[in-house]
Amino acid sequence: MTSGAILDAAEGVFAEQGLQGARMEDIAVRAGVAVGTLYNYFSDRQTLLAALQASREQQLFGLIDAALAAEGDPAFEALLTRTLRALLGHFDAHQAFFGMLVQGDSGPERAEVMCAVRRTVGELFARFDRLMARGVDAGVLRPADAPLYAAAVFGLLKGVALQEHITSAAAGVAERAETVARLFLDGARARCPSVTTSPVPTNPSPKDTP
Amino acid sequence: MTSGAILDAAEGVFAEQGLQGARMEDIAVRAGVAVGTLYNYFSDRQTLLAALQASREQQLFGLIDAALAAEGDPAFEALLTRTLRALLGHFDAHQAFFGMLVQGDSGPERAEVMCAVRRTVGELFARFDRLMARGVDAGVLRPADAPLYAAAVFGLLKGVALQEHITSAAAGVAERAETVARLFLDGARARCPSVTTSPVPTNPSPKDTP
Amino acid sequence: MTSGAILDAAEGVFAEQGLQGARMEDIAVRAGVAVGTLYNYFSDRQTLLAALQASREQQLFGLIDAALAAEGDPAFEALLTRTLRALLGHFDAHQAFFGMLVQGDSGPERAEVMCAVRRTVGELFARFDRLMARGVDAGVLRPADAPLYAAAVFGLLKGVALQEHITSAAAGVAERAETVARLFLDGARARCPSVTTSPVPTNPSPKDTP
Amino acid sequence: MTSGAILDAAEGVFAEQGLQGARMEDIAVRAGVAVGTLYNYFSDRQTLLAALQASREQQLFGLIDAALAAEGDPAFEALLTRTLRALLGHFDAHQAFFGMLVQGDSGPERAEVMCAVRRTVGELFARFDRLMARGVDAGVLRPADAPLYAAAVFGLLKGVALQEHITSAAAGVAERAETVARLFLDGARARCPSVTTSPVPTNPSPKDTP
DNA sequence: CATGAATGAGAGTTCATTCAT
DNA sequence: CATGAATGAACTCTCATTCAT
Repeated sequence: MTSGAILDAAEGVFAEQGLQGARMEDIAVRAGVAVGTLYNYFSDRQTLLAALQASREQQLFGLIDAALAAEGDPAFEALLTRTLRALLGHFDAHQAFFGMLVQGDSGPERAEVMCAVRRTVGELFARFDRLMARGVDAGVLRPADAPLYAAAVFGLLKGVALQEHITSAAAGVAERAETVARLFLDGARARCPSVTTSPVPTNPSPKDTP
Repeated sequence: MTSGAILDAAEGVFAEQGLQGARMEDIAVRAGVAVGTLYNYFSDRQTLLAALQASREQQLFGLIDAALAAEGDPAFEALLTRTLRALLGHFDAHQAFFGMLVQGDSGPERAEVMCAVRRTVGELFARFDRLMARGVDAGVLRPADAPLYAAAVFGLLKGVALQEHITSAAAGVAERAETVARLFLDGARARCPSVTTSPVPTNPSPKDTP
Repeated sequence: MTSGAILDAAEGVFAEQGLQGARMEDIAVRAGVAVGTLYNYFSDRQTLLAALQASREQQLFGLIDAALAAEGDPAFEALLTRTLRALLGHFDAHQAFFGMLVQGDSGPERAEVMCAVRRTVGELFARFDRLMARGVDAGVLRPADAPLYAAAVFGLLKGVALQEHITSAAAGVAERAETVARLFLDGARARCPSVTTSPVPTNPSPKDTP
Repeated sequence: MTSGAILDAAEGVFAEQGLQGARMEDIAVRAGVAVGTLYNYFSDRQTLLAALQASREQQLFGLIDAALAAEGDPAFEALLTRTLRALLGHFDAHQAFFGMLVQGDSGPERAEVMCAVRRTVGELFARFDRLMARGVDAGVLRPADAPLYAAAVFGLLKGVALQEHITSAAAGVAERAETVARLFLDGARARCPSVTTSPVPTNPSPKDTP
């Protein structure tokens, strides 16, 4: 559908030119339509941006919620990894959307969109908070820093993405999900060799039960 | 000096209006000079932005390198925390600059600035990589994920900042540095009670005390 | 018929939005058809406007000529009043058309329409001139200002309409016709009581009754 | 001054192209400045139009009030003629402004300007009403139609202007003022030869006092 | 060097017109 | 013939940049 093609094109152009630098004509060209056609579907630039945000938000939460809906009550680590995979997959496909989620600059006219973005990030964090609470309940996570876990995972995702952006080396979604989960769960500190950090361990700290 | 006042004003306006939304006149007004005066010091918008980036980069590396220049060879954890404090302090004072470091959007004309930014992030990562290498050499960090540590710390910083942005709760520089260091080093996983994660522990490897 | 519905709709929209502000889509909506249908009946905006002008002109002259076609050779005053009634009735029903007749602005593309409008006003004036000539011949009107009479009556009509527009008070067609005829014939100057200005006086020249 | 040049240019272009058809660029070209300069003086098209209206209104009322401020208590006819001369002089110099006063079309965005115009016409009529009241008090005008006199004079002015527009024959201001005053005072009806309609007669109807 | 009015290329938006269905 | 999505030229308004004072 034309409307979808416009959103896709807008996402690409917003990602490349920035939220403020994207030109309506560029979006039209990439969508393969005339400028006027944009305005047949979205009353103005603001509305287009808002629609893009709403569309991607819906997709994202669909994926996240599907990943979180546990079938057979898996271990926390498996749940976390699966959710990270969903997030990273969406991330790769919709960089412009994630650009919005992270960008701190507002600008005068972006007020509405930024408001929606704020809400989206809030909901995303809420989902991660619930996931982390399950980890704490299961005894897998320390309760102390629980309020920071969502932000930490999100930051690690961003960090890994930035790393790849700098080194221009792209890893697969699964591999990045593993990496982020490992760093998040076990940190970087060296420990006794028996501490395994296998992807989906059945018993988190086997050394505790000799 | 006028030139410095202009850079300060530019930083503020860039932070508020975004890299692309900032208007030269707004910068002039905030700097308390006329528009024309801007062009007496910086030949155009590009140059002003580049100068801002160069200035802040110099300040940042000054702080970072001072924090890294160990007097009396402190423990890795102390070094890390001190460096994070330097980074966070600069972060708080110069949000616009960090906005550049993180923003993924380039825009057609921002090419030069983004190139410089890429280089800056690269150098920052290189310094962190060296720091992490020292941690690995000291046996404090696992060698396995070493290439990711710099990105992980940077991401955690961003995550904590985002968290505060969302919850509108501001913590002090020292506290955030502690938090990031703790999450980075030990992760979120629950362990045997003997595993202490105090800020600057004397015995970082709990396996030594069976 | 569709064509007539379009003209009616166009008249309404032109009256409300102005000759230049009326949008083709608004006309289509009011006519209850699609935009494309407009172009099945009128090749473009110009042609539609010209057709509207031609249609209303034809109607107007039909009414005027009927009013002027005296049955039984009535007195001049009666003829004048009857003609004014016809003009005012058409005026009320077709404000947009009269808007064209009075508007001084042309615009680049309105050239053709304005040319036609000029011709219409000319023909209207010609009819009024002939009417006035009959009044002069009958000894009812002074011959001196004869060339101005048509314009004077037309101006008085416009003035009365403007008055009602300002005071938002609408009078009936017959009443306005009386008023205009009275002002036109006798002016505003006070005179001896014997000077009657009854609508259709039997003896128009008071000098005959000393 | 630039601002005045812009208003003059705007007046001309609005007069030629119509209130809605005038293009900002045309105004700029006629004023001999760049488009951007228009916006240095008037924040947008609306504001420019409103400023034009306010400026011309002020000029007009200055002239009218000066004409009405009688020195030595002249006869009503002289006062009327003098006021008409002022109005016609301003009319000739500022056709666009009078176009606004008469145009009935509103359009969506012209609301503010039309509101101001309505007020202007109201004030103009109020001044004429006061003048006519003096005429009635002096016994020169019949009291019966007094509420219509202002509109009648205004209409006659418009009619004479239209007449000249149609016949492309331009008369001087003084001559037109005489004509309008004569038509307004005495109408078109023929009377006894002794009824003089000289411009400023001392005794309106000399035949009544034999 | 400071100033700020002037500039004009460029961006967002509108709307008369077309044409495949 | 009716339809209405698509088109793109044209218009309003912005803002980086210049230069006479």
